[in-house]
Amino acid sequence: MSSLGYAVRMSLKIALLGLLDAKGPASGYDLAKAFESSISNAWQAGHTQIYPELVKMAADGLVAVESEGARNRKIYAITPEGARLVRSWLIEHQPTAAMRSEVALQAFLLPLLDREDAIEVVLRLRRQFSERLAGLECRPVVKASGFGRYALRLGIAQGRAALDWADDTLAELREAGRDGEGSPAETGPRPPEAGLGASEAGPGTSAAEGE
Amino acid sequence: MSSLGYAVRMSLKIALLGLLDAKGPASGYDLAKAFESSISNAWQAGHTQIYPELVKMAADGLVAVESEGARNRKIYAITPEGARLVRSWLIEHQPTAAMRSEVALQAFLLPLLDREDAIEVVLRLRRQFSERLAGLECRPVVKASGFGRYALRLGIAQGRAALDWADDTLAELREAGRDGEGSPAETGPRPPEAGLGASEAGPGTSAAEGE
DNA sequence: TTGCCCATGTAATACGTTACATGATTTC
DNA sequence: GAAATCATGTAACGTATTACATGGGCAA
Repeated sequence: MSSLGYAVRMSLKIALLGLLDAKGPASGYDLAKAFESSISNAWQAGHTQIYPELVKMAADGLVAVESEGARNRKIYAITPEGARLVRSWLIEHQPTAAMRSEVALQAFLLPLLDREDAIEVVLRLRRQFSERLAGLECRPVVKASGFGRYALRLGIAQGRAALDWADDTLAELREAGRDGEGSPAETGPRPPEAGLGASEAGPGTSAAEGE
Repeated sequence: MSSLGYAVRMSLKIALLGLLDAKGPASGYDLAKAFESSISNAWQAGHTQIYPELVKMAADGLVAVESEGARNRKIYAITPEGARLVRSWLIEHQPTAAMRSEVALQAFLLPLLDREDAIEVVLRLRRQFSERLAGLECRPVVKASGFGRYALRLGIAQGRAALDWADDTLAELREAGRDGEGSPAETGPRPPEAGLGASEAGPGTSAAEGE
């Protein structure tokens, strides 16, 4: 098993192995907690996903049940093979840049709304960025010591960028209201713009956007 | 049908409706192309997901087949009900902040590697950010006019933040090598650090260590 | 002994990806 | 008419979410 040629998507496995590797043996419950706190910034998973995955990984020799405690609590520890797998994934796996973000989707669709509504939406997004950022910034891990420090810094940097974007966008939307008044952003009834794909140049360009 | 109380996750629906709304009637094929170009920054989907979804949405009255062209090509147009749905989703739906990013996961796990390897990984990430950013920045949409301009700016802002993070992280990793030499980041064989949850404090900490 | 939280799990469903299949049109 | 590309689709699989089920321990 565990043929080392890692499957298409195995990020959950990796996240679990990484946590076990970094923080030592833990139960499924502990790991589920960890997804809410330390690693929430990078990955997430519920216990319903974690328990079966641990069983599979145990069968594959990536983790081992170290001990069993009260009320069926099983403590898993990473095996040498598991530790090897995380490291080789880190070193060899080029992460997919594929984007799938509801926030970005709302940003994308913003021009469908009239100015007032668009402002409301951006304000809500801004509030959300701000709360998230505050949540990250107050984590003690920020100091040079904590394990998740790199991911945390990345999250904070991106949170700040998002916040700035919200401010800029708000400014622009408000500015637009000053003169055009009723001409916010492709206002109201949508203007059919010929066809799709026309806006992005021709077939040759396709590779340029390749992600 | 289409009970207006929108389901848990319906972002694909929304993305399709948004594209149809913004750019006018299009075929499934056109929409699949659009996911590669204009909206790739916010959402993505392959044709195998799009075709069935369009059929469902047509059954729900959110889109309608406007015309059928050569080789079975069906042109879908958004209906008023569909347009209403996108707008109310935009206005009412608080997007989930849930993170699931392989890039962030690699950042999180970076301390598992020794300094040399960590630097290699960050260099690769940096290259990736850089390419992605270049791809975004050269899009003509950046100008105030294009439909996806807000999402594009957000993507660019976050891309820059990621690039900066990579530079900072590289600097830190190289700096660490100067003195400690063999003491990069939790070097080599992992140190079991007691239990999980200990690093984050919080209300339920007591239970985390429980047996 | 009732009620709450801890801790683990299963089942059903929804969402996404990969692989495969098909035919129509254009290009050589 | 062979090959490439356009355009649509189905099937199988893997991953993620929601809802449900269970039982132990603890405190009021």
